[in-house]
Amino acid sequence: HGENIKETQNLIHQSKTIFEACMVYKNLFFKGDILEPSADGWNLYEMKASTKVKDEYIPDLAFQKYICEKNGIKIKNCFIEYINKDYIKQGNIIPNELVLQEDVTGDVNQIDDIEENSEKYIKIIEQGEPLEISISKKCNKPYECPLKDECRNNLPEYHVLQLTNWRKYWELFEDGILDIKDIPKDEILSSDKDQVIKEAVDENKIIINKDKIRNFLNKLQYSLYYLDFETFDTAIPIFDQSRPYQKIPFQYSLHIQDENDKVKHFDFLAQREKDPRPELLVRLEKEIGQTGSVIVFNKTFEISVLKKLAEDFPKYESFIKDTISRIIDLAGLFKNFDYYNPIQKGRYSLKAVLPAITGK
DNA sequence: GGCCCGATGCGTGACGATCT
DNA sequence: AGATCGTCACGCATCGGGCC
Repeated sequence: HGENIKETQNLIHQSKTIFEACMVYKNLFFKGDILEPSADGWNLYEMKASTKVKDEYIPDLAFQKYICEKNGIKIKNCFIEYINKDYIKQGNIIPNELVLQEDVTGDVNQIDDIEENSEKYIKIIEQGEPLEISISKKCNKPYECPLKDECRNNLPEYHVLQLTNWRKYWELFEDGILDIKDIPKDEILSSDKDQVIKEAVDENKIIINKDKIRNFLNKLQYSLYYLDFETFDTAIPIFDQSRPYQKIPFQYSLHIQDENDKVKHFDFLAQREKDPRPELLVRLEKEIGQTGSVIVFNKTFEISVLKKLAEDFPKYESFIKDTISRIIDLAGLFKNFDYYNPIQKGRYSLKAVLPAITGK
């Protein structure tokens, strides 16, 4: 980054706004997002793709500020720039509405351990070996640790962290109960699901709640419509009438199974760059009919996509509402552990459920 | 990386019953 | 009558899981 560092110094002397300013102090280096001259001193901006300001962004700015000041650059204010998730694109993007700003100078100034932490972290990097750190909630916070799986490989195959009630399982874990088998029989697992998980492990068997499954099947109304959307989302909306990170459906698959178990398949795939939603809605309305259960896996996803479509294309509102009311969630049975194979290890995604049922 | 949802359990406030 | 206690419902933050 030698060239960038030199160019940064250059632009500082000219009092210009600098994008990706680079600076060095001792063995510390940063590349900041924006360094902006102001009346007396400079402002630092950190651009985030997130829709809110998070605590973990603050030390980043404090680190940048520390290096700047060691270079004799006085930092006046620090800002986080983040995305306004309520922004609706209409025509050209309006940057000032898409991007929100929060002055975090006060929070940044409260951080005074940059020097000692930097030394500490560099030592860790230089020693080349990961630290001995015990498994805890911190494995996921504020970011998931890249060594998470590696650590958990050393746990029993069926370990308590696979239970669903996290307060309980951390409690067990901290008491040294790592294996689900070692949970005492009289230990009250407040959650019925955790009872199922333990029973399945203890008795090494698949647990099937036939009544619940029968009820589920009785709810189904033919014809059955198996629906699955594919979506994409972008921080900066690309279509009018859409928001940051809004999931835009561009493809669906629809299998229709009638009373005689005859199956027909329809699908939709967007063409080219234009907004796929209007055409998708026309096709879906035609193909999904007006009666019969609509079966999805994990309905929150499909419902939220459909609800947004209704908001953005109000003329389809009643058709979408009807469709939502027909939705039945196939994941529900697995979420409730009405069918549970111990090899699912507490999970109920398609990826866990399919091998549990088909054996492959 | 992001969003959304459901489960969980804590804190709070309303309410009624009981105590002083 | 006012204080105190217990219950209950609800809001909330958090977590973890799904989806992409």
